[in-house]
Amino acid sequence: MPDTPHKGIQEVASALGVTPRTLRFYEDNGLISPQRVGSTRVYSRRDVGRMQLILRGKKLGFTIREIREFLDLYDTDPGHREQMEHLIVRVQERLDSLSRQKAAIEETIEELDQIVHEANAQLRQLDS
Amino acid sequence: MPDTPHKGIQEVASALGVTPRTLRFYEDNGLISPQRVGSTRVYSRRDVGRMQLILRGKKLGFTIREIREFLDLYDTDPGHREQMEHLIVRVQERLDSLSRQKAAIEETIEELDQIVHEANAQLRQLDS
DNA sequence: GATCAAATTTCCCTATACGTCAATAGATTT
DNA sequence: AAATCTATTGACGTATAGGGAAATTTGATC
Repeated sequence: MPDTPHKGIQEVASALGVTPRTLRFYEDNGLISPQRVGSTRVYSRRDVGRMQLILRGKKLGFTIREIREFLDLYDTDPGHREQMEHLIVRVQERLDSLSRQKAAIEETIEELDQIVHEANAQLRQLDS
Repeated sequence: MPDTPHKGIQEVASALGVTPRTLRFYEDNGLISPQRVGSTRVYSRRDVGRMQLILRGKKLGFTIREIREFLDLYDTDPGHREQMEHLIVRVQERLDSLSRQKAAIEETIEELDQIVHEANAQLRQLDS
């Protein structure tokens, strides 16, 4: 009858490449809520899937707070219309932010290149 | 005789666009050391110039610790040969780090674009 | 000498995503 | 039963660059 293979915190953690501490941390922050057997956490397949979504969001640079917003909407929004709209807004914001970051990095790279050239010129002058 | 116009902390701060708090903070961290008249800080032209270097370093993304390294070498290295070599190394490191960041951002942007498209597709499907 | 404004010092606070103990409880092994 | 292993909870620590506020001292002015 145990159709869905429930797992312990260690298994889930190493399967996802995180530490148990991280799973507890996300639970404290309301991102997941595995069952308990006594006080021990037991994770279902859905819990693991949810964690994968969370980790994807993290990789894309969303904060835990933002990820929780997505998940909350996902849970309370049948059809997921509102969720999708919210998602699009947030993703656009993030895209804008990243574009600005990228531009700033490009500027900085140019300046640093300049500095390297100047410093090398200095050195050659000391050599002569 | 007061050829170099010494300035108070307020003047220097607003001239540089920082707060007095920041100047005291940098002093606590050994980046500058203005004279004192009694207990009051008095900044020379050299102090202000040093601050401008510091702010440039910050703008280029160096940490306060790194900036202090540069300045320490600058102060103890007549001819500035060693300083230049150290500078080049650090600047190269920073350039590498920024290149990696840029690549990561570009990847992330692509993924997010994907997500926007998919989410929009979802919405159109809900409309039909 | 009293007062007022400016400056200094000292200490705690902020955000973020966990890491690192320490104490405790339950379950298992010897 | 004692020892060992795993898990939980709670509290505190980490890095970064200052912000904010309180208490005290100083300097200048009247």
